[in-house]
Amino acid sequence: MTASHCYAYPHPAVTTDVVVFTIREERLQLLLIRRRNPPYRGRWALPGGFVGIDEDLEECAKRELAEETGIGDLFLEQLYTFGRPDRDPRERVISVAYFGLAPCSRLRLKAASDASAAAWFPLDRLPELAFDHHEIIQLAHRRLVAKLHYSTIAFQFMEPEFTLSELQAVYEILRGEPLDRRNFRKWVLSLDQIEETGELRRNGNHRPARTYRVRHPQRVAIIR
Amino acid sequence: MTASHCYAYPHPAVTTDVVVFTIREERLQLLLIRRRNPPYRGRWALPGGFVGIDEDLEECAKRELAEETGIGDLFLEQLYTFGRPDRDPRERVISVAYFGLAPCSRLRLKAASDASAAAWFPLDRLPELAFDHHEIIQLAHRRLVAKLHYSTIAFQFMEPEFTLSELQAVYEILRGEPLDRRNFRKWVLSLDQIEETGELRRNGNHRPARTYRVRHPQRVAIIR
DNA sequence: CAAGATAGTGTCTATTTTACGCAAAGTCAA
DNA sequence: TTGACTTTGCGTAAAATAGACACTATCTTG
Repeated sequence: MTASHCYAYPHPAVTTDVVVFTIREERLQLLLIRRRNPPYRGRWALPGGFVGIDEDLEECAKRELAEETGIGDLFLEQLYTFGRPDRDPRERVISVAYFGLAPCSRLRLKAASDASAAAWFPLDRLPELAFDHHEIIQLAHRRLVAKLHYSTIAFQFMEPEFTLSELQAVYEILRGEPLDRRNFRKWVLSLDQIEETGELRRNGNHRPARTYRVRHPQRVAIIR
Repeated sequence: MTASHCYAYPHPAVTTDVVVFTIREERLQLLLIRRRNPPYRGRWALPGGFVGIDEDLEECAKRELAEETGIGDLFLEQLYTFGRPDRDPRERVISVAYFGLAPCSRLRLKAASDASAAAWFPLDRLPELAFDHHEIIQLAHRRLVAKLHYSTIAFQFMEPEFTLSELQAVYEILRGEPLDRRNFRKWVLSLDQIEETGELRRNGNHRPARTYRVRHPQRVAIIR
């Protein structure tokens, strides 16, 4: 490959990496890909890649995610930019990390060209990771937990229609403790961010539950 | 100048920009420099500059701040990374923005080589700015106000020793509304983040005030 | 039609937040 | 020296919010 792009001063490479969370099998899980190329060939890593010279950062994150995992259309938010000079053995690479959330139904994996595999991992069962990706994931998790307390970010894990019990289960998984059903219901309704669909969902041999939808699915509201 | 650094793929340039806030003359003010070189020559802008190829991002922000304004030793936190492809007319430039806070006493300006001038501007009296710096400042301000509510970030504006009235004045300026003195005192002491110095400060023709200091000046605690 | 399961509601208590009155310790001028 | 003035410092009562808790409703299945 010819080195054809020259500058008066050295330039770092810039990548995006994406931490995608979902709730699956009653656990918080995240998406990793297995690297097909060196460095760290065969190691698991966050999806991501180099930013095109005319490409916006978030656009790059979405494109790489789609290419490597087949996933599109999810909530994405910039997390932090990692730039330690030695974080990539090849050359100076600065990575703009994003974190994303989606209900697992919207995330159908199909391993694509850039990755030999893509898979979900429970957050407490992570394999060894490439680069400083463990650090990135740790920060993303802290941000997620923090945002639980002052925003409606958890709604991003929900299907378009959901019951209050399902929503409560998500909060219980994320917070790691059981919540009182009646107080949870009062609290979440008082936010005025979800509304009844008018439909019922019958799920087992018991009373059917009302279903709800998020009023502004694109917006994460700041509460409190 | 010879173009001597070549890559197989085009690389963006990476800069840092710093939004430094202080409280001066009973107002929230921020630090700008006047640009000596094109583009936007003569226009006011945030201090900042290109990241050295072996330089950490925060290190770069601190170095540029020191070179352009003579300021060192202040609280710095990464804010956001701005990467719109057309945000710089010269070439693709991705900027990692930081925001910084300090008491104005620690910030003695001495305009240095890279800038023909550096000056404080009240946030509501900003001049026209270079690049997308207005957008960066807006985000920094929002972050500052948000952090007021769940962290001890405002303590970063204080001198090493201060009275509760002075601290209250800072909160009133930032929040834009008066606070009840007695409730403020109870609240701020209950945080357990400041301690009495044992000294008194006499300031006018009235009772002298006890002075306090921040217990962990380097740490911004998350509260609530 | 009884048993079992989850959905849905109200009330009472504890804790936190907010409102507000008053005494203390200085300076200054008569 | 003493009273007027100014800011500091503290406590208590009321209001609002968060938490604990018991019972009824509606469905399926045997």
